[in-house]
Amino acid sequence: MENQGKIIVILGPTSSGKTDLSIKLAKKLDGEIISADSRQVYKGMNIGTGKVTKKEMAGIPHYLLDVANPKTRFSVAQYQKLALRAIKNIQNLPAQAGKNSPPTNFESQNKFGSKKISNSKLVGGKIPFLVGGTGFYIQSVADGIVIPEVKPDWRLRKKLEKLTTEQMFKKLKELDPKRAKSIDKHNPRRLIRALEIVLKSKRPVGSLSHSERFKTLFLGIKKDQKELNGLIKKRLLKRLDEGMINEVKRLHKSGISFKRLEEFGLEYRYVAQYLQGKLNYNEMVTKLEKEIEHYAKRQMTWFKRDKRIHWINPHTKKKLNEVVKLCKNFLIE
RNA sequence: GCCGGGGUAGCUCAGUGGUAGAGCACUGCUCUGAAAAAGCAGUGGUCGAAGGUCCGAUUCCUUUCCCCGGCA
Repeated sequence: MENQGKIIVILGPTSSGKTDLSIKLAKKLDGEIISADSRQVYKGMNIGTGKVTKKEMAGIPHYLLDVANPKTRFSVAQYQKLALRAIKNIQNLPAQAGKNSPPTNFESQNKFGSKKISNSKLVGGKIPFLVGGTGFYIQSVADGIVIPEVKPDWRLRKKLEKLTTEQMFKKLKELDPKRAKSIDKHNPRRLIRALEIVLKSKRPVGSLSHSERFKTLFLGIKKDQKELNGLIKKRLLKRLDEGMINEVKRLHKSGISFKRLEEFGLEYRYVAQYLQGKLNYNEMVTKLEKEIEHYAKRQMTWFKRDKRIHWINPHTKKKLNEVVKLCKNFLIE
């Protein structure tokens, strides 16, 4: 596959300092930032997702923030499409498709908002930084995984949800024995999607193909688990202080059901439970702290297996300079 | 001091005359349009202590220590 240019990925567990590092590097290396976070894509979800503020952006354009309404479901496939488009714009390469239809998704503006795409068209030739903690989203872009075309059909999914996982698995085995072989037969999400693909496309789920589209430098921020847990707690308390609970209240008032809020997980799930009286305040805070720790570990499990990642911990000026050098070398070669 | 209830995995607790389990925590893992989601697996206990009965006690008996209620 043709080389589509270079991108730099910054990843790491929650609270590890990705945002801060990405802005520093983007400034030094003339880059722009694409968020790779499955929750920061939603409008109005700011404090709970730790979205960068306009001020923190320090003039660096950010993409893929606030591109979706929390009432609707966003997904990797949409993310992949928008992120690839954003990369092209940052690099100032001609877009392949939809060149004439400016993505209105990028237009949103609030105090957390992202830069309009039209600006970067004029600038161009910059380095795209893909920054975030959602491994799957990063993979979809950096490895260019080919996601089956079949769109989610929520009516079908709801119907399939009534089956037990055993029944789902049995059905999949009949319709697509190959996929059934590799699938986690206890996982309803995976089973439902696999069935959805087969039922809608009338074809088996193809084997996963990826093709590296970009020359990519992977930087991973690594923190000692104890230190990270400390950072997690600190940041959780800060978020509460900044009005996280009101943010969730506001979202609920704007018409987002508690059920939907709980689907988002972490902050939104447990604050929603608190607001419904399912938890008291202390229970909410301790539960949330623990759940965020778990989440960070899950993120690391995902990242650990990727041997391309350069693990860094740029907590001093000297270390930061080393990282800058690493990036420069990558960009030169 | 007396009367109850209890001491079993890091925590909360279940259980049995044949050397023990659950949930949570902890550890490892999976990931094909929900991924902060959804799943999987594993480690872990001289069953408070000492005696006794018994082929065999964590389980029954005695003593003892500790905790929690009530009465004084």
